[in-house]
Amino acid sequence: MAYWLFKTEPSECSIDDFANAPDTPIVWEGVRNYQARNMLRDGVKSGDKVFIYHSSCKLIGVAGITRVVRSAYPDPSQFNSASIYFDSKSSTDNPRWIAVDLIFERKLPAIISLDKLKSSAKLSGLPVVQKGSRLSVMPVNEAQWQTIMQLV
DNA sequence: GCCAACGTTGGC
DNA sequence: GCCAACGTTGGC
Repeated sequence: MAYWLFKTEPSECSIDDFANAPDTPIVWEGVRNYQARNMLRDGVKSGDKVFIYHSSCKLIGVAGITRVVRSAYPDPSQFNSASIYFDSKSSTDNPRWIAVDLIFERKLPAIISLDKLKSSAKLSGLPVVQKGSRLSVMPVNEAQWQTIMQLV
């Protein structure tokens, strides 16, 4: 089992969307960055645990934990011309983008703020604390996961 | 809303 | 395959 951190704007999808329907998987769609796509495709497996990180909002930071219940499959939104994630250059024969399904595990009692994450030297290798990093799907190693859990 | 940092596109 | 121009991300 591996650990990950996924970024999301809570106005699009927040930890509360998971918490409000704890038995319903949510399709993690709309990843349109190749580096992040490759990790969804090659790395993210069923059973893995995922920190949900809220970005571009008032309370930036790690908000909760979800679990992967379905690993890589073609992101359906890329074929939906009504979706903002539609990609005319993608085809069902050769899909370009990947989705996974996540299910609620737990909400943290308080958001672990970006400031708090930055204040831990042990997390300096985590892309999310690095200036200018735009990676929206990133691996979290065991030590980093434990470090973050101790910040709860 | 600003803007720095970054990723992608496309002309050459 | 270079790189300028452009569009996007995301903290502030």
